[in-house]
This record gives sequence, C-alpha cells and structure tokens, in this order.
Amino acid sequence: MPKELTPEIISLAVERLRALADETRLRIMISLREAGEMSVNDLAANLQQNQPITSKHLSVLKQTGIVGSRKAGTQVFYFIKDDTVFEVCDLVCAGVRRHHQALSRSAGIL
Amino acid sequence: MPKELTPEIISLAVERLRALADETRLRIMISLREAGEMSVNDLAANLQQNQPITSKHLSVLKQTGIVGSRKAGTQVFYFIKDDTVFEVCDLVCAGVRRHHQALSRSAGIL
DNA sequence: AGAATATATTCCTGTATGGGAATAGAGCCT
DNA sequence: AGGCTCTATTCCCATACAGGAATATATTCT
Repeated sequence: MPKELTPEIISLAVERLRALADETRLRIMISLREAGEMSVNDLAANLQQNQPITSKHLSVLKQTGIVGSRKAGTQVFYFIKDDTVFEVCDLVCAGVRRHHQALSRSAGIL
Repeated sequence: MPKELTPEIISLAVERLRALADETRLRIMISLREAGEMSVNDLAANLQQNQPITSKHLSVLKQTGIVGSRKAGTQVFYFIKDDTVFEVCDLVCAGVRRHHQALSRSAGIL
C-alpha cells in the first residue's frame, strides 16, 4: 500500500477500480493490450457491441487516465496509457484462479 | 495477462474487481491489512459505519475469496485471504498518483 | 431457560449505471 | 456546399447496489 493513503487517493483508486470492474471495459483492455491501438469502430466490431456503447466505455476509461486517444482524420485511436493495469489484471486473474481451484477442490471433496 | 483468458475467468475477475471497487470495502481492506484480523464490530467502529452494513460488505469480500473468517465465540474475525489484493491496491494507487500528478502539471501550465 | 452480546439477513429507498435507439458533432471527399 | 464516414452525446429503461432500519440467528453467561 502506498505511503500516504489520503481520502482523495482512496476515492481515485475506487474510481479506477470501478472503471476496470466491467466486463465490456475489461474486454476493451484485453483487445487494446493485444492490438496496441484501435479505432472505436474496430473495437466495437471486436466486442460485437454497438459503437455508441463502445464509445461511452472508452470515455470512462479515458477519464480515469487508463487509456489515451489519438485522432487520425475522422477516426479516433485508443491505446493503453497506464501499463500498470496489465499487472492489475494479471494479479486479479491469478487470485481468481487460486480461489477457483480451491473451490473446485473442496467441491470435489464434498 | 494470464495464459487462458476464458469468459469464465473474465467474469470472475470482474466480480473480484467490483468487490474491491467500493470505498467502504477498500477501507475494510486497509484496516485488515494493518490489523491482521478484526471482528465485525471493531471494523464497523473503525469505519464509523453500522454493523449490518459492515457485515454485508464483508460477505461480499468473502464470497469472492478475498477475505476469510474465523469464529471465536460470538465474534467473527475477518482476515485477508489473498495477499495479491495488496499488490492490486498498490498498483492502482501508483497509477492514480501518476495520473493525478500529470493532471496537476497540465493544470499548472494552463 | 432467559438475558445479553455479536453477527447475519431482510425489506425498503434513492441513486448510479449499462445497454439500446436516435441524434448531434467532426472531419474528409467530390 | 453537400454528402459520407466515424465518433460522441442524449434520452430512456431496466437493473444493480449501497445505505438505513428493523429483525432474525447464534453464542455465551448467570
């Protein structure tokens, strides 16, 4: 845990966690991680989701500083701005796996 | 990112992120990290929150495997079960700080 | 058993939010 | 300018959820 855990930092951390705690947004992050950068339409197609919804989710991610954007003509390319979110995802997934396996074990025992 | 990112793992990761993405629950985690383990009432007092609310949040954290509990008489002591959440918090807070500082800098320039 | 304490659960309410549909805005092209 | 493509925004609806109050459950003690 960081040195100074002020209420403001806590609040911002919650905001960032909330931004990641959504399936569509997490899938956006996964796509961006793989592709480097993507336009809104490409992302929407990749997620099999509407363009407006994709755009809205991207704005949430951008607001918290997780992703950035680059304009190229009529398109807007989004990219991951803060690489630490990858480590966050890795850690969360690792924890999920452990918990999942523990549950499977106890279910097997029962 | 872990090797196999199945829909199930993604869904579980979202569930765990959601569990952390709440100010009260994050403060519970901070308290537990500092104290090792705490009873529900102690936590409620520490958070200056009702006992039922604290209990409800603890059940959310427990459901996702983030915390565990130990019964001692009429009391129930909760403790952190998955240490990776600390690293998650550290990473998120670090990212938040960077973003926050970047915003401060650009605000100073303007 | 009855009282007291500690925890969990239920019901209710207001708010926040994800998704859908329609629309507005921005930039390129002829 | 007009049309076209891409993106952002708005409105609406249904759902989820945090918080509060009251209550139920469990355990210890006399």
